[in-house]
Amino acid sequence: MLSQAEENYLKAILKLSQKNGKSVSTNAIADELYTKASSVSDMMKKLSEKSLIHYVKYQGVYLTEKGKGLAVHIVRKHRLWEVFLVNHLNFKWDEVHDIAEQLEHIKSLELVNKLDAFLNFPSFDPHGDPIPNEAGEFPKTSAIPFSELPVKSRGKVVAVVMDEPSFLKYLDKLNISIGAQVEVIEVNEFDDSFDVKINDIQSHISLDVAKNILISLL
Amino acid sequence: MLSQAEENYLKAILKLSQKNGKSVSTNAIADELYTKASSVSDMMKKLSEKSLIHYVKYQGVYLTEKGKGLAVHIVRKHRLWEVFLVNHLNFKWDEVHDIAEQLEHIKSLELVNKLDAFLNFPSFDPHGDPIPNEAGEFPKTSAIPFSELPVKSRGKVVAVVMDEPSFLKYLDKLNISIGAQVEVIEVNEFDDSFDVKINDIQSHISLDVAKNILISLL
DNA sequence: AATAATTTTTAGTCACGTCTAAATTTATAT
DNA sequence: ATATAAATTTAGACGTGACTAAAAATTATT
Ligand SMILES: [Mn+2]
Ligand SMILES: [Mn+2]
Ligand SMILES: [Mn+2]
Ligand SMILES: [Mn+2]
Repeated sequence: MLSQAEENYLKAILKLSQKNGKSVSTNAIADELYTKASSVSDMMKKLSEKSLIHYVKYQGVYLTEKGKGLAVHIVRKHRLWEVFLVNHLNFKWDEVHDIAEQLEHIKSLELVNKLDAFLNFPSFDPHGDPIPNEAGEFPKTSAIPFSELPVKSRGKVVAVVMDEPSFLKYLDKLNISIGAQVEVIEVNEFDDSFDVKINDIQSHISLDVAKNILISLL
Repeated sequence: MLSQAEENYLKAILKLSQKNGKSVSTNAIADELYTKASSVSDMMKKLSEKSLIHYVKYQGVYLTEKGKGLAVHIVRKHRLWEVFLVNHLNFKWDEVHDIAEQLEHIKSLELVNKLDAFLNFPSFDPHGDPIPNEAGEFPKTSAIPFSELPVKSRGKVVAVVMDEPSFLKYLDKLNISIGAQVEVIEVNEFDDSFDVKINDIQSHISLDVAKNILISLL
């Protein structure tokens, strides 16, 4: 049985290897978990000992099949709980991450699957992140950053990349939520900002914001 | 912020002081938590240091107001989650305790109160145990053990004393659930067993079982 | 290729929560 | 009142997961 610390390391390694390449560096993990490289080194030995990661000193790590399966399961729990909190307990999408960080460590396969059924087997969480099914398979998604939407093209918001509350609250202020229709009117080369339409209402967003919104083309 | 271990100790002390007298002994706590007396002694120092218990060496402990408030809050969470698991996720009443033991440690006041609202502010959990409200007040209850129900009197099951799955499953087999109508037909002095009616159907239970069922007189 | 900078690992320490064994205190029995 | 038994605490150890400082390996620069 894994400790919460071990689970958090596995999740961090999965996240980093999905974002970047296969092999994940010690420092990257330390940054992700707000800990120190030396602590990571210690933990890598333990996880390697348990056959959850492949670890060669100084060469970074990557998940074994077993480790990946466990990491995906934790992500599944995290996202299912987020759906519950938003859809049934009336939390806002910027309030659920920290609570889900705790709930994801609750150990009971029955609980996860009953929760999944209660929620009607959702494919995406409140931030548009894909939820793996019981077999660990992620729903197919094809989305591009808002910042790459061609001028005059229209799209639909399907996910956000960051889940920092401050960013999500800013999106609320801009009336940008999952499902919103968006269109690029003009790109301002001067500051790389965009004149856009959000649900047909004229607005303006920075490149930084646009990069963190994922859309599908309409 | 309390650790899970500290919370479990507080809960154990509350439980024991509710059942028996004020002051709780080191060994009683050790038994309750399946740990050793020496571990309890160590923890008593820490909890005392944090002003959560009154502790005089060799004299047992009892909760301070602060400690009691925290302990009651954990009980509140435990029982609310049990209601959720049974009423919304279709768990049986014998399956929820261990999961609630984990969920009770999730830290978020907002979560507890939103869950409470979602569940319609229940007063009792699936085992008939009273659920304290946000202010920490328990609903009033007056129940007696089934074993003390006079012959020919009728009562309604309101709670069970034990929550061991084996006991609860046995009650299922006997068709005894919260709300069931019960009546004592005859007491068998020979083995202290009871001839009873459960929802008007004749049955037979031992003293041991009868002592662990709480009823209110009709 | 040699040196410098960066990354990673190791060595040593610490707090937490547990344990066993030994010492101490309190309770019980004679 | 004294001896014995039971309960409790202390002493010393261990595993986990973190840290700092120092050493070692890798990568980048000249
Ligand atoms: Mn999240
Ligand atoms: Mn999410
Ligand atoms: Mn319970
Ligand atoms: Mn209960």
